[in-house]
Amino acid sequence: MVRPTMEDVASRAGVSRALVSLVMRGSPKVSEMRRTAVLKAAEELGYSPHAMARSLASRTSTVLGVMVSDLHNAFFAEVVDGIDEVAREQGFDIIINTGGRSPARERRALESLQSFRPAGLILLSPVVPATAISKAAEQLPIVLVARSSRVSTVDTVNDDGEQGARLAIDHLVSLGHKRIAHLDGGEGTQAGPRRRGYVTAMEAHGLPPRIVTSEYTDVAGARAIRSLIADDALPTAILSCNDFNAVGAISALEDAGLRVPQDVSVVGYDNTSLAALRHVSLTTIDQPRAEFGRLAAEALLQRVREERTEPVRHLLNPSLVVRNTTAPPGGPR
Amino acid sequence: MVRPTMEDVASRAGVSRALVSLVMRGSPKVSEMRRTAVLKAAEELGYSPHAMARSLASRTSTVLGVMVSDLHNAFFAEVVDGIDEVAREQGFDIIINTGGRSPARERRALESLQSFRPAGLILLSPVVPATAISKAAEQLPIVLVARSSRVSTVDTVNDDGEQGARLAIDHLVSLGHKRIAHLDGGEGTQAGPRRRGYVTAMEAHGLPPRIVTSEYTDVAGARAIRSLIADDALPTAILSCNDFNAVGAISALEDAGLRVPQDVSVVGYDNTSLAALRHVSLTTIDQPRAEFGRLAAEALLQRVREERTEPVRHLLNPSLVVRNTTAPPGGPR
DNA sequence: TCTATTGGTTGGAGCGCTCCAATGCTGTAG
DNA sequence: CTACAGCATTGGAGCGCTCCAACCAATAGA
Repeated sequence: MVRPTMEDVASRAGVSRALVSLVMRGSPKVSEMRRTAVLKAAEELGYSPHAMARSLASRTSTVLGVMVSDLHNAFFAEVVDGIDEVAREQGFDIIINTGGRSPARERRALESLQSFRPAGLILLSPVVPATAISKAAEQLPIVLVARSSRVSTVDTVNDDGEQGARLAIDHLVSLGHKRIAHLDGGEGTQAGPRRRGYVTAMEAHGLPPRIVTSEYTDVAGARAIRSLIADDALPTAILSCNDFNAVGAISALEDAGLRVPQDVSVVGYDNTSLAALRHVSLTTIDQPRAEFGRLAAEALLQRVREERTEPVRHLLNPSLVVRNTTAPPGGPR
Repeated sequence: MVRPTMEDVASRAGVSRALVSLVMRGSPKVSEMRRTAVLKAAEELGYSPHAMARSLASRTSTVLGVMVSDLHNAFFAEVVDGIDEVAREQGFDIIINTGGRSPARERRALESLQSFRPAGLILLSPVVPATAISKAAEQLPIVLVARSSRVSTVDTVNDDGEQGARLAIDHLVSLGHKRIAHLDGGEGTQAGPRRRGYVTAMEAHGLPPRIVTSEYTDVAGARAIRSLIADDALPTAILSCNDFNAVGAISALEDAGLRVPQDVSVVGYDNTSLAALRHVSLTTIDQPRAEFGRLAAEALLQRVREERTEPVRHLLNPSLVVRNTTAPPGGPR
């Protein structure tokens, strides 16, 4: 269980430690003869460089820290894919940590990540207070995904939630719907823009907005529908705050003997893998998740390389994915 | 962007660097006066210890590496929760890396994780060849989750897939089903035990097993059902290899005008969050995922502390979760 | 022949920390 | 008044590496 060091490799190859270091870093100023000798010795010993010692000595890091607020949400998996792609391309590694949706645990995750002195940090939809973020930003570059910030040292990548909601409403209106309710995400991240977009779009079409307070879960979606039914206020179409909420809504509608989309159309948000399941086949708003990750990584690396000091605010365009939960009111013609 | 060091804290508090080190490690042999002075100085400077320097100097690590083969699968999120719980309790941090389901990328993730010289590694359902694992196991303790191994330095945590399948079949048989098919997971991890358990259980009930080759996706589940229908060989109940497959199967059944569970019962496997959605409400087999994580972390920490050298093979009992996709043949009475 | 230049190689210092032996400082016993 | 615990505190060495200035041929130019 004792790992060989550079010194071991050096003595085995009959060269100095510094030369091994050069080989390991792929320096061109090493003769072919020595290089192969060193690589052979390293191979035989099963040597691999000690990343921490390296980063300590060089006072640089080739590690990007990624804090995922909720590992249970597949949304983030794709963002991580995008980050990983760009990071690897540019010779960086990523380490991930999770906040488990709790501010306290997230704070701990942040500290843990920072204790590795990564070159920078990408936070996916963090729930810690803004002050914690700006404090961390004094120590290293930070990029926020799916959360906005006014701090000038922090870059952000978001989807345009207003536009997404607008796309959904335009789609429903073009199908002929006039009574469209929004089941909103309350305090959740991105719930605000989506709600605003809904209101704006409705008003643009001369229709009265109707907001029902809800949450980002299927249980909440179902509850909201039941309360609409109880109030005898069921619209012909629903825009949910996310896919889970939409699925809950559909389920409650079906329980009440209503058919989707014949009696009520439903649109989700996020285009999770759930929405794509044939069994669900939910019309929803797609966000370019991998692109989020790529842009976040690129923004971070620009800061790391000190190529930029001005903050960047990416606002990506969502798109509408039409599946089988929307149809003209009264059913498909 | 320059972080304070122990030296900075020491001079600010008017003590030596070694004393600061003692305070940071919570040593009892520090006077209360100095302790508060040091903590105050650290707070003012925004100091936090450099994990890498610490681990380099102490030749120990308080980090556990976790390799998640597929971040998209929420299954692993809960396992990570379990790992995190135990690790934190015992003063360890975790860092996560993902293999993106590709052996090459997974190998890279493994190397990256190892370059931090963690105290040990937990691999969640790795797809790299066994040789890569046993090679890594020479360098540090390794625990495998949802994958078995014969290497004596490697501990494993698995669910008893045979028993899970048996539970499902017993349930279906007790409802009165006699013609029960299994949509199997092909080469996928854990597909073998599930298939074996299905065959054993069927034979135990004196029923002929019927295996349909499929995969761990909803598309494959739907395809398998269509082929059964085309062959006019539709049974009264289906045991799918996992929940996704089951949802695909249900969807294909409904497309064919059949009702679940009235005409055909369907059982999934894994009890993913998908299965719990009201809209799906799938009868399925639950694995104690958080328990997987806890046991894996405990096994690893035992190795780390050199409390044990014998391998441990945890085989956990799955359980049946009855929801709304199973009923007696001919529908609920 | 002597000096420059170039390409390859090396030892030493130091990154931020831990660990250890040594030191200073009480307070108590002899 | 000395001796000696016992405790709090400290300087120095060293973890595995990088970086830098210095060094050493070997070749090229004057």
